[in-house]
Amino acid sequence: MSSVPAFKRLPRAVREQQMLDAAVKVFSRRGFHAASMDEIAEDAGISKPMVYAYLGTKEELFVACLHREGTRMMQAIAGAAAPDLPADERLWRGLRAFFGFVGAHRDGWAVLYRQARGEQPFAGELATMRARLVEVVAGMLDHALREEGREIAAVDLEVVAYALVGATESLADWLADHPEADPEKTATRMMNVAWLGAAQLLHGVTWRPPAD
Amino acid sequence: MSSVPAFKRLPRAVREQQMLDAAVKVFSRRGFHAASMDEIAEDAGISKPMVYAYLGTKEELFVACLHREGTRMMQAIAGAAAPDLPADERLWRGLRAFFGFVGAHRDGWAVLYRQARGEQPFAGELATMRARLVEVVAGMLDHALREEGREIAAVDLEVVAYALVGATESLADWLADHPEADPEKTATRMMNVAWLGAAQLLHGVTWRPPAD
DNA sequence: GCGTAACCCTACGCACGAGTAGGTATGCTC
DNA sequence: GAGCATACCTACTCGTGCGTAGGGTTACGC
Repeated sequence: MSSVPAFKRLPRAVREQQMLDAAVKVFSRRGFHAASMDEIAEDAGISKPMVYAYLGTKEELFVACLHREGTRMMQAIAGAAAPDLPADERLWRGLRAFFGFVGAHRDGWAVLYRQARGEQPFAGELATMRARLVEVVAGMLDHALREEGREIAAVDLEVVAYALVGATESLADWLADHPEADPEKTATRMMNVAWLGAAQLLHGVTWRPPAD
Repeated sequence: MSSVPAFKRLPRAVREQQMLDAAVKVFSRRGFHAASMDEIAEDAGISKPMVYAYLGTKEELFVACLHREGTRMMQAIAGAAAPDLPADERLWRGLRAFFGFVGAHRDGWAVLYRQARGEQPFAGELATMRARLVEVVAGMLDHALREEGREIAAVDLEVVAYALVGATESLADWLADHPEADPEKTATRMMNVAWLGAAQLLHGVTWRPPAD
């Protein structure tokens, strides 16, 4: 048979990306367990053994997705928030980059934050990345505080950073479910909540529980 | 055989609660798919067919867990945050009740917010509950705003409420992973971030993106 | 004391999906 | 154009775990 082959032969690097694209898409919709390797292979336009040959087992494939989307996201943020800018400017650019990423890679983000969170083998991986983010935010706050000549306990700093990251993720979720929403505008809204709250803390204003 | 029966016979209502306890525990550790009905049955000290007889299929069992933990949580919050209190007091009491619940029912909360989030059939159920919470918070903010004689767009209100809820959930996660941490103290920290930021908004202070 | 309903079990059928065996075609090098 | 590596396939095996068939035992009403 010298007729036209039904499917083109493509170099490994290209196929791997197609497979990862398909995997991210399917994992994001179905979750790790409910996703089937057959569906991923079909979506990638390839047969199942190729997936195993290139990316390994289902677990390894999921980790590969996590890594690709994770580093993409971190790079987008790191590239935008240069360390020599003032704190509010850094925060703003970081947020804008983050929401831009989520808007453009909705399923990538869904895999990271909706699927990997609960499934035991991957939760750790994700937690590490999250911890890096929290650390960065905490560092920014700390830096800003020192410039004001103030200081707060490391635990408090970490917790505030956690809250900020959580709020941001939550808005990202909102963004993912509202396709018509504008990432830029969402970033501005987040900045309002975060920076105004943080600015108060920076100036030493605190809230205290009532005596009752 | 009239010897002592190996296992006691118990009324249905009791066994159902034991099963739900076991199910919540196992689902929270393993996730929906990785959890097996055999393990749940064993953990409940009963055989598998009983689980099917009382609570139905695996999916129905999970929904039952979701409902029980969800209503428990909502009741805890609603019971604490009486609607006739001033806004900051309501927020404070609501937060305290919430973190108290999470501290006392760590795996219940894990099932709700870590497991149900990604899995397709349940995400909707969870989203509804979350939306109710967001609505309550948004209502509180709106009420406080009107008392100041101000008003902001409904979308902005919803988004701010989303961010607050997200930040709170994130701290709850932190609490769940730090067993030595004090729920009350965590609530205070959250209140600091939330209320200070919100107070700024209430007084009409906003942050605007730089021109660049 | 005897039926009947509620409680509880052991032991299976069966489908679904991860991972593989074994083979074919195409292009590249020398 | 022979040799070899790479890209690719169809068609299986086999474990795991959901859900059930079929039957036993204790309490409770009458």
